[in-house]
Amino acid sequence: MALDERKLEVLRAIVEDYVATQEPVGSKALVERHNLRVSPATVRNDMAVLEEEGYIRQPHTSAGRVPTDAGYRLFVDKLSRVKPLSPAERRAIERFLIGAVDLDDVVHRTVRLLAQLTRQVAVVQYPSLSRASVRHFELVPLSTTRLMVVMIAETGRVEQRMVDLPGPILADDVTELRRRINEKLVGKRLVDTPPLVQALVEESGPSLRPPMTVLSTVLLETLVERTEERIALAGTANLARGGLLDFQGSLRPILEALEEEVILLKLFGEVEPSMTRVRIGDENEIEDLRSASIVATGYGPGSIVVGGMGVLGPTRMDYPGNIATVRAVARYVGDLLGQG
Amino acid sequence: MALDERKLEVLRAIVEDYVATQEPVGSKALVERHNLRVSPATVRNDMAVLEEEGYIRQPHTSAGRVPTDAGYRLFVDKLSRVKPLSPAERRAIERFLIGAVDLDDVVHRTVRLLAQLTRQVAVVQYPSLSRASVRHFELVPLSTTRLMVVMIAETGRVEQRMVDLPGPILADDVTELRRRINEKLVGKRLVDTPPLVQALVEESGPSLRPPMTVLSTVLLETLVERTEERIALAGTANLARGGLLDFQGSLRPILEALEEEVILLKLFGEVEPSMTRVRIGDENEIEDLRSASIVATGYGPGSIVVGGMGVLGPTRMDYPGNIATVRAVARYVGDLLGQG
DNA sequence: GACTGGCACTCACAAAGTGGGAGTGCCAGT
DNA sequence: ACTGGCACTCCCACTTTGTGAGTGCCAGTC
Repeated sequence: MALDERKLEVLRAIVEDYVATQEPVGSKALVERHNLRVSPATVRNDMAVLEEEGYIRQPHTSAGRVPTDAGYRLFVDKLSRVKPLSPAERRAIERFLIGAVDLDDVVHRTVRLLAQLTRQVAVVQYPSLSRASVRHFELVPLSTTRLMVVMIAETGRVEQRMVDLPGPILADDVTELRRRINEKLVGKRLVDTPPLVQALVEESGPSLRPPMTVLSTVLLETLVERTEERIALAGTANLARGGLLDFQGSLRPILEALEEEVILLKLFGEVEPSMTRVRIGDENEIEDLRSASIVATGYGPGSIVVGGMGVLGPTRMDYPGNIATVRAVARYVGDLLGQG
Repeated sequence: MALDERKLEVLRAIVEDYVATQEPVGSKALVERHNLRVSPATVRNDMAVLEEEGYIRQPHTSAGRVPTDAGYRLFVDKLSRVKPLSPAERRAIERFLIGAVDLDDVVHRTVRLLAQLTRQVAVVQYPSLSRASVRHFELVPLSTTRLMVVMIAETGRVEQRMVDLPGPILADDVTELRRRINEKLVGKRLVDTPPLVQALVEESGPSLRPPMTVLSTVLLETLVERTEERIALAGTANLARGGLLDFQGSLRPILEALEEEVILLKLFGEVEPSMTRVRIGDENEIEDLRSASIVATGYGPGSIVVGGMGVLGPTRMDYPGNIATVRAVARYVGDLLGQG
């Protein structure tokens, strides 16, 4: 059964009204608020069809209709009109991010900004090392057998690790190691470095070999494989808005899920370049988040994606608005990283 | 009016029962569960006195009694018996913290551990730089006019900042700067360094003076004054336990307060050495936390305090248990930092 | 004087009953 | 294909009622 133009219009109206009022919407109210040019009775027939197709449902026999997850999905895919940000919002974004002093600060501000603008829970993944490129490596001798390795990424992120060497090392050798490593790795994306690191070991003369071997292990293990992914979170208080109607009464499972970084990384970290992904209710693999929806997108300088960000809220959320906001913020932060 | 021995005993019983059951406790149930050797009627008289004194109250006429904030306070100060940790708990602490690989990891694990053991919201302040001492300073030349300053604290925390120099600098001069800074500052507590930094500038010869001046500004501003304090949080889901009875229905204000790092720092950062501080309900200065209690303590290697940690929960919480747990964990983490 | 048993009283809470109203489905008419 | 009308459903808010836990007080006992 093909849904004709007007039925889709009805669905859109239902979603919009329900999102706004949080109450089941009936045929009469619908024709009043939107100027569908038909009578309530006609709308009722349309609703019956929409219900049959699974896009809306009645909470109980004699109540208005509420969108199902499938209904929201159709709405998001086909029906929602883009909601451009208000100038005030644009200004808010600029003002909020412009004073950031370092990477931590950028992420922090971003996540708070998102939470504030969307009135949902916001999540921002720290720029992932593995997809960023290397600006500089530094070796700091702490003692004759101990080095600190510091890596500065293009995004401004800094990582450091201690390394215990197999034997004492001369200052000149440290200098040489530093030179070689930088020569080989600077400018490369971290994810591309493993073969290069391997090569570094092979190209080393006998005197540098042992320390370089140890170093390579550390580089591979801690900087590439154990790409420690961090996440920033804000706006959890927004979950408690809207009474307890959303999330069927208990915030517990949601809060629990939000504490699992692994889960968040899965949700917000798996983003394709420049795609905004919307997961609605049931579509979520995580059991605890079946009553929530997620809007996520990637961000990074230019077309490179170095991390994900997005918001999480009740399935009954303002999808067009949130999508627009998340995109705009992501884009702005991406540009910021490009300059930094 | 002095409260005699038995009245205090009654108060203790009320607190313990109420914490356990979350229901107003009546005179009859009280004599049954605790072996007070008197009749319900007597207990009722005692209760009347306790109520007059403001230690307990009735939610409504003809209900049992519930402790007031003042009641909890008296209980904590005078009546609670220390609850030693179970061997299982001790083992849990060790097992949980023993695998930590770096400082971030320690803090992370600690906060989760606390949340798990107490079933409350846990907060851990990252070891504060200002109270920790310096292990090493490193200057990394990024270009002829740009340095990266890296500071490694005794606690393992690492901080870095970029510095733009007034003019080009020679490699040898960088080495000399590094030597001087380390000579002067290593081993000192960061909070004690400002005069030393000042001295460094004054002792510099003409060639080193300009870069040293810039460096000193950065050291003072970013490493000492702007002691960026960080906080880790876990267990927010525990707020949603216990229905909505705690926190008078709305988690919103609590969640909001928990997002304000400034507030958390105030609550958990202001700790006197080796004192465990308990704030109960009303005693809280923060309006939004009037329905919550906080158990906080300082931690650090030996008798030095480098940060605070603790838990936050409903006023109706297991004070003796939480106090014991927080203390034990703080102590364990302190020892860990001492070795690190 | 301290404690106890007894008794009348209070009042939240749960269960059951009631009416109103929003909303529906369907059908006959245009 | 759409509309007006009508009977029907059933949630929800409201009131009523009964029950029981808990209290305060008082007179009596050790």
